[in-house]
Amino acid sequence: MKEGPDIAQIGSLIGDPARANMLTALMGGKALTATELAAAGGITLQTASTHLAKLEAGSLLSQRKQGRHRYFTLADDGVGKLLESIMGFAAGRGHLRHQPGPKEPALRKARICYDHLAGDYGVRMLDSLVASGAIDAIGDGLAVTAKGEDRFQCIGIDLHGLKSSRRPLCRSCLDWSERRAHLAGSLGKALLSNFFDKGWARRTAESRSVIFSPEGERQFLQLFPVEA
Amino acid sequence: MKEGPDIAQIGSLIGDPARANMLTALMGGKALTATELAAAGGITLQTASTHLAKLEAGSLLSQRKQGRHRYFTLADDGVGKLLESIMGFAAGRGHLRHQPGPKEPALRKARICYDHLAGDYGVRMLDSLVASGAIDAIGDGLAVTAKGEDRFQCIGIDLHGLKSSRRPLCRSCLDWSERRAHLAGSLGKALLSNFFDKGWARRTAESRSVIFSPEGERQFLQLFPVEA
DNA sequence: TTCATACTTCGATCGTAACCGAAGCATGTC
DNA sequence: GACATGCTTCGGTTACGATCGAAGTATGAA
Repeated sequence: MKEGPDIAQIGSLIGDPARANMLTALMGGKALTATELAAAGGITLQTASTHLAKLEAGSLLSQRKQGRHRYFTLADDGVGKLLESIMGFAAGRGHLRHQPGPKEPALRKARICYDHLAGDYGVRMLDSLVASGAIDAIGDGLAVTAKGEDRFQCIGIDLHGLKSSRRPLCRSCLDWSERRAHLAGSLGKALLSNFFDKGWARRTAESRSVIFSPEGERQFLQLFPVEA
Repeated sequence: MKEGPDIAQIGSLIGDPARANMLTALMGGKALTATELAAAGGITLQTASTHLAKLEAGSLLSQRKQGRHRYFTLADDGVGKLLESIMGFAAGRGHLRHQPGPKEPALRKARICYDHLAGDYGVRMLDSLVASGAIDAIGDGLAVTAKGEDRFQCIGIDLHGLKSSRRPLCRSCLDWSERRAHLAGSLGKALLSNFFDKGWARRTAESRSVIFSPEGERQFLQLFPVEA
């Protein structure tokens, strides 16, 4: 009858619209203050405070105090992965938002999924990496090839540093807008950081969408071509 | 602010304890009647009926009428995968049930995860298949090798029939009790059916746990050895 | 010290949805 | 036909939790 882990608890944590909005906002990867999250959730600061306490107690969030601010982030990438998978599930069943806002197209084109690139461009990047033989793919599994090691070296990624971390190097993550996989894991994170560092793209202030500069877009499309 | 798919909706569907219990019961893979699900959820038949209607509207369940019974199942294996991943997440954070019932050990040893084998035995089976070279694994991805084709043929699995289905042949599924992957997909389903057909194991009436016969257990352990 | 900002806690309100009893429908059995 | 079983719908109660105003605490700035 009552078997296994308590899925109802985390279901109800995600099930409240205000909390869901706050979690979605945190999928942008940036640490946000309680005040910012209150705005994201469309609620007052007091209400947000209680919600945040609950989310933290449920170990979905972690916080760190800095001065008189309290910065919240998702507890780890496991939370991000869970949220994205629920999004993919919801999108697949047509449980979409009632109002597809004006930002929607930009979000579908390129956005942050916790700490890596998602959306059309995210999917394109992985496709291109697989097609060019830099990454091996079996089903949902991904691995960097010898060829890929050189390739990422050229781009300016320190693979050896990444390998020493406990986090998996490559991970596929189901993209809710494209319904296909994009690259997550520490390599996915490193690539996105690399684009930011090079000035090819920047994150927006209030959204998860990623904006490419004209030059950055040109470089990106050239670096990750797709065959016709 | 309000970006992407509506995760709150499905969160709240799973967030109700009664509904969560019913969904968990359906993870056993068997079609259950409204009355049985009411018992599983610990609620009356009337209440269960409204819950089931909501779950069906949310396309988590599908039903088919048969005589005066109404049989419910999970809508598809995507729902099963989602539930198992939430279970894995919850288990990893210690969101376990308060009372670890007496059935718990049996459940951890071998259970049904929607339609394939999970638990200690499920993980062992996949490990053994990978170690013997029947299945290739890259990260979370799985694929049957040429060697594996012969192997499954011997066991009595019609791989060609499975390949023609739209469902992926191999899929890894995170096991909540073992915290490691076991084999899902149509091959995972076929293997479990095979064990049932051979009389090696049987499902229990009221639980998701799978009971092996002494002889079946012997054969299973011999067929899927693990190196010392 | 005084004031402002960031956040939490308390207290009370309010709305929703979970719940069940009772009645209604449908299907099968006798 | 009469009756039993399986399930749904209706109506009314209840309880929980989301919400916010107001007051309280902590940190930083003037």
